[in-house]
Amino acid sequence: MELPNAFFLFARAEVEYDGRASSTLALGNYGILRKPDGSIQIHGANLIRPLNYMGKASISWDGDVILARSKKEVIRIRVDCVHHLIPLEEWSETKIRLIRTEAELRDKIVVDPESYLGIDPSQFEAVPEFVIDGEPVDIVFFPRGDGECLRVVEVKRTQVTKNTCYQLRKYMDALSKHYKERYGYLGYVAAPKITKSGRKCAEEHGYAYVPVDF
Amino acid sequence: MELPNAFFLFARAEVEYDGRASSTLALGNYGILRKPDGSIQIHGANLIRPLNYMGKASISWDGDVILARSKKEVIRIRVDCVHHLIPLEEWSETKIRLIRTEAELRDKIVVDPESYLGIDPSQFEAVPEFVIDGEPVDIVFFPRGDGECLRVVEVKRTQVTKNTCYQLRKYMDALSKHYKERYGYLGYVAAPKITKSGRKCAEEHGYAYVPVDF
DNA sequence: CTCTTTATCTCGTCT
DNA sequence: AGACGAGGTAAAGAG
Repeated sequence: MELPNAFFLFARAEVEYDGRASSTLALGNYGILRKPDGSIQIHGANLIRPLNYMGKASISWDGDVILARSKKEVIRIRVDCVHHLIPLEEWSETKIRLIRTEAELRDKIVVDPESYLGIDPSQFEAVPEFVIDGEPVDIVFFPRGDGECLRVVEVKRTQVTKNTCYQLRKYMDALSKHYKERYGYLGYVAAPKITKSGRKCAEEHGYAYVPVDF
Repeated sequence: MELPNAFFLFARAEVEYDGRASSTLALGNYGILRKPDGSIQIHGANLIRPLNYMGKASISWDGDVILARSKKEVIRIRVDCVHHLIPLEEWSETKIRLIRTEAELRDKIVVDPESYLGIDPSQFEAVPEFVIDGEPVDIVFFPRGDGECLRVVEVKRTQVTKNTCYQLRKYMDALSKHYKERYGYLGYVAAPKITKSGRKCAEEHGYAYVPVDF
């Protein structure tokens, strides 16, 4: 049978997936969404995430079986009964515009380190997204003169957790390995909030918590 | 207007979101999926992920505006033109059954540490999901007698990365802080694959990489 | 291409 | 309710 380019299908079906993992889905009523980009997703009665999904798949409908295939994955949908099948045309590819991102918080600290870190801006060069060891550090403040420590800042959009501190530690490891005794080092974790264990971990590591908000 | 409990709506609409972030979505054709659990998601022509979404929202349709609200979030959908509106009934809540998980790999090592770690099983007590500091370590092998090191294993389903090594380090920190000099400590990172930087990081930390496969 | 990080992560699980 | 980690994470961004 011929399938539209994009469609929403509500059907009684059972589903098998094999690829990065394997899964089976018992016979039941599911919503199946096929998009113009070739992606397909199978939804159950709850949760945002689909039960099964595949990006950029080629699909065929042969008898009562819809087969979606990509290089290393396959979804096999045995359709028992079609409740609804509607083709979707002229679907918009509009991109969403987001505000209030981590970058926004980061930039606040970059432009006003005096308020947030209590350091003299003229004494430091602020480098956002400084790449060390192939990984970008949120902000590194390089001292222009002697007698000042290098400052390393890790920013989170919502909250500082224990993991945030370990992430900062990873960066500080890399920086001190690279620059050795050329600098002293000070670490900061910044976010609107900090968890209890995050605070404890920051204290143990000697990192300062910097509250920053939108 | 009255909305069905669960539905799929294809409509020309524009969408605003405000909550954990903010976003706007220009007028266009979108697919809107409302599930029996109260979740709602708005899909564009591509990608698996919805453009906007909300779990457990109460919704109302007033004039041309669908309003979805939860505690701290709101989605406002101005509907310009309804292309399709289909109610979805008797939707199945079936759960998916997954195989080939991290736990599977972990158990392989637990039952046969001789093959994977080269240690004598009779000399150790293997504790999967050993909780230290409130966090479960994949496997800890406690030596039964003296003269053997404690073995700590971090397992990944796909590949060992640099982060895997730092995760292991976090656990080993916690274990050595807890047990002090009672043991020596050896770390292992296990997965079907390891990235280049993961291998480098493991070597620098003195962790052994353990290939393990399904 | 590969590798790494982000995310309105989502979702389960445990305190 | 908050915290924490896994995920078939997906998707974006950098090199």
